[in-house]
Amino acid sequence: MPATAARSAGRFTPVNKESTASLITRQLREGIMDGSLPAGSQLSEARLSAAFGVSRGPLREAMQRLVQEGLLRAEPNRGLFVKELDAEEIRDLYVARTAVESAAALKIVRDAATETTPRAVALLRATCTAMRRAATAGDLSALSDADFDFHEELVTASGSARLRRMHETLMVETRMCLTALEGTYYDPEDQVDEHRRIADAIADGDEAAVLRAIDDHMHQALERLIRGGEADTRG
Amino acid sequence: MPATAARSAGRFTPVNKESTASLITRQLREGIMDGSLPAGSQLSEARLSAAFGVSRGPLREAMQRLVQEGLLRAEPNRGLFVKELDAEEIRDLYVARTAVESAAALKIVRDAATETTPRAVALLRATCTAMRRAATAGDLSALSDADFDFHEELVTASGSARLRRMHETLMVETRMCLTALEGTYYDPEDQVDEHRRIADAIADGDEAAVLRAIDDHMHQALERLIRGGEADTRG
DNA sequence: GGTATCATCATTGTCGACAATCCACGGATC
DNA sequence: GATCCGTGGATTGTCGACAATGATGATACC
Repeated sequence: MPATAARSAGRFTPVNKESTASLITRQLREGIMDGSLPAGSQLSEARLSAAFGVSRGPLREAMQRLVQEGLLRAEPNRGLFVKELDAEEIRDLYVARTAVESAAALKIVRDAATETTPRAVALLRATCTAMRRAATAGDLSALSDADFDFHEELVTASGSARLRRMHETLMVETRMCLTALEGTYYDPEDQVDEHRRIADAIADGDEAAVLRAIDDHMHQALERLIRGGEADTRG
Repeated sequence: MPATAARSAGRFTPVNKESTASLITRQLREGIMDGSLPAGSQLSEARLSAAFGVSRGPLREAMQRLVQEGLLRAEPNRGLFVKELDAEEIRDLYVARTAVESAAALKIVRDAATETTPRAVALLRATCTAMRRAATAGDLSALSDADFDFHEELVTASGSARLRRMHETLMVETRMCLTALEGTYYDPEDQVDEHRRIADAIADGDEAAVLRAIDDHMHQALERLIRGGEADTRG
């Protein structure tokens, strides 16, 4: 390799022009998460392509991705609809999340030889304190964000691209149903503790405790979600 | 419901006209698995659309699905290439498989109250005997098929749609790299035993043993794969 | 000889238009 | 009164063509 100016260009990041379909996908995903595209609603190709100012080609591509992610449901010759999650689906969602996050946490524990593990634990604990701050401040939005950060960092720290990608989809679904019932939050302190227990178990390298802590947290979260949903439909 | 002829029509299956894109997706996936579309090769939209006798629209849709599944790699404005798996990727693949299959097996154990569990165990054991038959007969292709059946049934029996779908993709990738190194099989009897141990642990309802058996099997399979790959490149 | 520049070509990205399909709504029929 | 057609409108599915982009090879220049 010649000694050109390229050597000093370490600070440059490779330009990655994102494809039109990717941009649209992201925006649609956002819309599904934040509820501006409510569950069950139909997404008209014509209307959306007009709104985005592109033709139906790239838009279709974006929607197909979301179908494959499981966020949209395609009825042939009928159209695409935002998927609705019933209680059974939500349970399944948490089964899958438990699978992915347990595996991620276990991998972190087992890679304890590397220096990534202490860093991961530090990050997770930082997120926990962020949660606690938000909880004491009564800022439910920040609490929810920190909650999501915790789980995202957990899976990212595992270093597994596949777990990471699976989890991404699952978290979008999670955020979707959380949005649907509009932040009914129980026991913020309990939630913080659940996360802290997970971080502690990882720090201790106690595999069984890690699995228990994650399993417990998922069950609690699921319980909160289902209870919240029932209260929502009742009231 | 009126007593029309519809009642006697139970044997009819709902006609589900599969979309063109789905058909193409399946065929491309097959091609990737069986090696007729080798890793690293570029998939030309024009050529393929001509081969399938459709326009580029549905074909692009099909390829986008495979990109999202992680089987194809998209280079913007360059084209789509069949993804190549190096040793690190294969390890990650098995991390993800372990995550999904462990969760599935655990779910089966914990749903032991239902009658699905005994049925699942019976199916798994049947697959094991099929493996043994193939092993003693020296039919490596049948052995591989039974192997895949085992894991597929394991995840299907869990009843989790999400685990199921994640696993589907992972198994295509698995089959892809198995095909790449052309069935270098070690110790068929050992393999049968590994599967049988998983089935037994599920039957016993011993969660720890289930996790150990799956973890062990995955490590062994990974070892076989990596070793096979190295031998392949060496010779 | 090595490098920069340019034309060429193949390939992907995007678009607008047409065909096929399906639901909704009236009207006719028994 | 309920059911069966047929039409109308809207939506998706598909196609062919054009624009944009990037690689390749030839040519001119230092």
